Amino acid sequence: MELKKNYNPAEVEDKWYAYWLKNRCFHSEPDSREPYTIVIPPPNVTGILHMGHVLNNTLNDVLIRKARMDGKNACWVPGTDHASIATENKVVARLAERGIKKEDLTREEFLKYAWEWKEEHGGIILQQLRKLGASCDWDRTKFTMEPALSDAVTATFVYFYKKGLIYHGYRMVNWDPVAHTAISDDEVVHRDTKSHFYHLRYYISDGNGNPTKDFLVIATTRPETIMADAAICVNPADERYHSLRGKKVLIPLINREIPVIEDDYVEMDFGTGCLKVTPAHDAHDYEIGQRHDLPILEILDDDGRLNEKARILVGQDRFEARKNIVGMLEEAGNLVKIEEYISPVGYSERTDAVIEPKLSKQWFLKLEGLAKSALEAVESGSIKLIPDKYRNVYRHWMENAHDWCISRQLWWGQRIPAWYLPDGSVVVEETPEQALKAARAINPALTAADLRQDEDVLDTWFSSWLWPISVFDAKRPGHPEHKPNRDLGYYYPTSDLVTGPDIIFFWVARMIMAGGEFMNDVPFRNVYFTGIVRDKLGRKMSKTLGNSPDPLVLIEKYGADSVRLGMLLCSSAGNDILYDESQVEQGRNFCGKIWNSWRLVSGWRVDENGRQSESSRVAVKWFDNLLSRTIATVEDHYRKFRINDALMATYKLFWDDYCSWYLELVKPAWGEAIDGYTFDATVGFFDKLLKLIHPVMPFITEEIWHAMADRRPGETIMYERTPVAGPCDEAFLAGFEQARQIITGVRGIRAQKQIAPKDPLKLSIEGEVSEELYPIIAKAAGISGFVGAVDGAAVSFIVGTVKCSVPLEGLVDTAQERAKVEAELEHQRKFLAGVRAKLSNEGFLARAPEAVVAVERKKEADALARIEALEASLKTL
RNA sequence: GGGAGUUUAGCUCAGCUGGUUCAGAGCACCUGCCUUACAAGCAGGGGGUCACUGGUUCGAGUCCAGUAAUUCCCACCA
Repeated sequence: MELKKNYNPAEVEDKWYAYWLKNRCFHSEPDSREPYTIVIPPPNVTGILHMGHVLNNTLNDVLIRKARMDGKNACWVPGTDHASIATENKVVARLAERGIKKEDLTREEFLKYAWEWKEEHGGIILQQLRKLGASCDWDRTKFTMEPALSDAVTATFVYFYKKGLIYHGYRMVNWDPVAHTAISDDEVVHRDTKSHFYHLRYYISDGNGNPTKDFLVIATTRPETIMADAAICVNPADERYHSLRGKKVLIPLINREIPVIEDDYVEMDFGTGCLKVTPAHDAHDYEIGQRHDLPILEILDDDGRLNEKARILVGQDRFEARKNIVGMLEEAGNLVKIEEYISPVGYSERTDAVIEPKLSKQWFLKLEGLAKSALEAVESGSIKLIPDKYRNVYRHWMENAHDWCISRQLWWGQRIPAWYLPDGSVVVEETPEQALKAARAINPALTAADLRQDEDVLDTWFSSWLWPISVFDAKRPGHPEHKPNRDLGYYYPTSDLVTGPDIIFFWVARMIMAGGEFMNDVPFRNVYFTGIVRDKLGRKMSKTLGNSPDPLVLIEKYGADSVRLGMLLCSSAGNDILYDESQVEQGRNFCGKIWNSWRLVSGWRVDENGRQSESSRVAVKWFDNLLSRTIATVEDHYRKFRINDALMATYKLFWDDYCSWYLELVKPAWGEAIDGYTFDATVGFFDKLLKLIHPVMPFITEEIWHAMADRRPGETIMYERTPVAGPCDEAFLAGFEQARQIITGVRGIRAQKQIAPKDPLKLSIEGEVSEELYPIIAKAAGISGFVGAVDGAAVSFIVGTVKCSVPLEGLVDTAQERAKVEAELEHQRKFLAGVRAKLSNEGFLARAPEAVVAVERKKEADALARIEALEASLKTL
């Protein structure tokens, strides 16, 4: 089949994706083959494709396609995450557009809207992945909130509760006043924020609630919380304040009496050395309060507004109140001064609201034991992290894992399976029926109406940590007695996980914990951490900066293959990748190169009985060897997850070696035919090259592969086998490199026209060239005929009509040459001495592995040979 | 404040156990070519004191220490 003049990805890509789907090429069932399994890092169900997804899923797809071509049973499970906070925010925002407030809806009504939204948008990102060429087994698509997976989450909660690892307790949590929920520490981002440091005067009380003339000064950034103060705290070693021991002071404006206490926490030289203690609204203050048994007074409500307990400024937002109270304090004479101050402030990762420390009752999961075994899985090497540097990060976190706050004050998510009895006690069961049964065991008179289920839902990660298990068998988590089904038994543990390092704790670590707990095995063997996609200037891709290109627009413009290649070109594991559109252009150019090279080859007239020229014979021999060597190299790169190196090796093999050298060498002269033997070899090489490239560029390779021959219906390059490296004659390849150098040299000189037609051509080359390669040199360098062989000093040949001579060692000046050789000889002798010293070191011999010693011996032998050669050449000079 | 990483050509990065194909790749750049597959191309070319200082060694991008710059993670002093 003949190809059109230009490659048009738009025409090709949809066609082949539909073809693959139709022929169920992505589908996988357990069978006798070795499985290769990947579960997708589930994107947010309402999300849209961004460059991070492109990077991640391209890598996943390359790995899965490679495994498939290696003959493994490749299974890539796709799916989406319900992403409770993010999705709920979007739903709330969308309702707001329609003038509907979440507060005005019942839980059921809200969830109905949310599910509608999910149905409407939930499939978008998965559709977009198809555009990218992702070869997921779509029949297995899962959603973290579908009934079976939600049941798994519920069962898990019950399991850990009954095991005593989940508890309900008061804690200072990070409250997001916009999303109206507690969030975990990990979801808080701290940013240095400009604020003010207010120095306030608290008068000492006379004991009856009246101010004396004496006062102390505290420094605070949050004057609006003074009404919730429970004490003033100083360092016990601070002599300045010893006189205040046992005294009480009055809170400005409201004149409430609070004690002066002492605690080591206070630093004497920070601020004024006096700290106002506000247990309800600051995590540290809470701890001090616990130590000193201070009362807790909450003056902020869930919106971040002041409530009645504040007594003043009631109903005002915390920031508004802050502004207002300053004036009031000044008027009352309590304000000493205001300093500019930059302090780190916590913001919600999702809503960007300033986090309010808030005391509330939440559910927690104890992580200590889980973390210990999960750490062991990585330390022991059962799971490999790539790159290795993340082991340190991982260890550090695991050793300091604190309890995981798993409840969220949201509606979108798995509702916590805890039911409260009228007497305040709680039962935790998987279903309302079981809960009622359990409740009746406590009080037989209870009915279903007496039970009140906890209003909160579980953290999203509490469902995604089960993902590698629940996508195969959702009955297993929380039910150790349940025998894994066929899928779980076959596909678990999965092979590789590709994800960003930003969710190493949120997700990766917790999957390892869940795997250990429920499967007694790791969830995956290797974790490949990608970098974060940044723009050319190193900035994070973000909507506000507008520096994030829409991948679909790029695919439209350049084709998915080009986008994939462009993404991979600059992505080594763990390094941030600086994306630039020129890389995608490079991908497009490569597509063009592949396309045109097949147009060339397929256009040749073949003479089956033609005699193979000597240059063609050698060219075929050369490329065959080179192909073998490169295949081995590529395999090695894949094994080490060096995807971009594998790609680059293939890219160069195709472009530089196959197109620029091989095809030029075997290309028949104008009007002539190519001999059948060379043609078959050329097509065979092309076929192997396509297969090597297919994991990275699935569409164009499929298109050309089909153009190469009549394929059976349903046949696909996807299921062809990865080319296997044959034997490789390194010496021959090295010789060919020499020939290439000569050719390049000749071309360079001809191009630059630095030689007068009759002058001998001079250039420096090294080593000898075997006679076999003369025809290659003759053809590629445009030499009409060889005159002489290598005569020890020079290669002679004719360029056009000019006789040329190429000296083998430098040019001119034997004295200079002599000095060079002598210096080299000196160096070699030193080197030899060094190697011999090592070889005579008994400690080295005892400790070093056999292979290392062998390398040293080889070095010794090589050095000896070199010395000999140098001495010989010294004599001839 | 604690920890981890990075620093090699204009840009992005390889460089695995120290050695002689170790100073590399891709892109960009310069020169010449519309040569009958491809100008999104072909051919040729220039370019780096391997951050700095010291140490170990016969020998150091490579190992060690210090300095500087920079990135990320953890913590968060009110």
